[in-house]
Amino acid sequence: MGQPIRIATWNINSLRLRLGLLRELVAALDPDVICLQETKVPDELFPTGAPAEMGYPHAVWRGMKGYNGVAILSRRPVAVLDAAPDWCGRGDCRHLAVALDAPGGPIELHDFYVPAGGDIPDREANPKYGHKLDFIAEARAWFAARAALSRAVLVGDLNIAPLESDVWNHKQLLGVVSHTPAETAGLLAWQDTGFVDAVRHFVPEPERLYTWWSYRNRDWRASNRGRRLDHVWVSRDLTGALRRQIVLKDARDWTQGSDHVPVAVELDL
DNA sequence: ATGGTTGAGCGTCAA
Repeated sequence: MGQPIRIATWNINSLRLRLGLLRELVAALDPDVICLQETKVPDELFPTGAPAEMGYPHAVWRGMKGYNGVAILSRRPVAVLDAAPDWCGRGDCRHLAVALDAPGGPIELHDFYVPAGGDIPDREANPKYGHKLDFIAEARAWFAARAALSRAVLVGDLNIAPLESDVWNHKQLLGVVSHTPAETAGLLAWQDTGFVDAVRHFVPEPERLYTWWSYRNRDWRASNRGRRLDHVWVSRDLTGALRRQIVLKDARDWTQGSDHVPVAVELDL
């Protein structure tokens, strides 16, 4: 038998601004591994001592000036895997992969920050949307080309709500970037390269589930116009290792919080 | 149809 390992993912929307809230996350979820997106900190300005001070001595990060940026903080040793391509050849900091030291052997852990895709769901009118579709197609192709996936976990802000019950109004959002048919089909094709949706494993449709609420709502809880943009996938061989999921909805009320809330999954590894 | 808010970093772009 393995040991329970808790892996959390959070779009922190500026690591330096929300280091205090990262401590709140640790207190609330007690994760063994934290995968962050939108750290918005160039590597030379990363607060290098902070992860160890919070109890995560094994930390890796990939950031740039102003936007994007990913980081993985871990209580257990991690080793960076660098086999993946520079997605869409942009030099963006949208992906980190590590081999995570787990009791039953290493876990291949991917932390993704998929492009948001701008406002207009049209490749010609909006190149950001085309970039997003290209990114998920390239990711799908890369995973599809690999030998059978095993002991792999993929998390992140994938910026797509794939299912009808992942948005507050399916019909109304079919034309809104994050829930267009091209995006949802692309994301599910990527998932189908060998992954299981670990959170929906516990909370099947049609129960509604969101991880993001816009800053542009006066009262996010009252309007509840949410979307499930943040995901945890596990390779099919790990389905039996899944123990629980947590969507930390209360984090949306943290003082000066992110517009995304943390999501975590516990596995017996 | 539109506007609403936030962060980085200093004019706007990205979300």
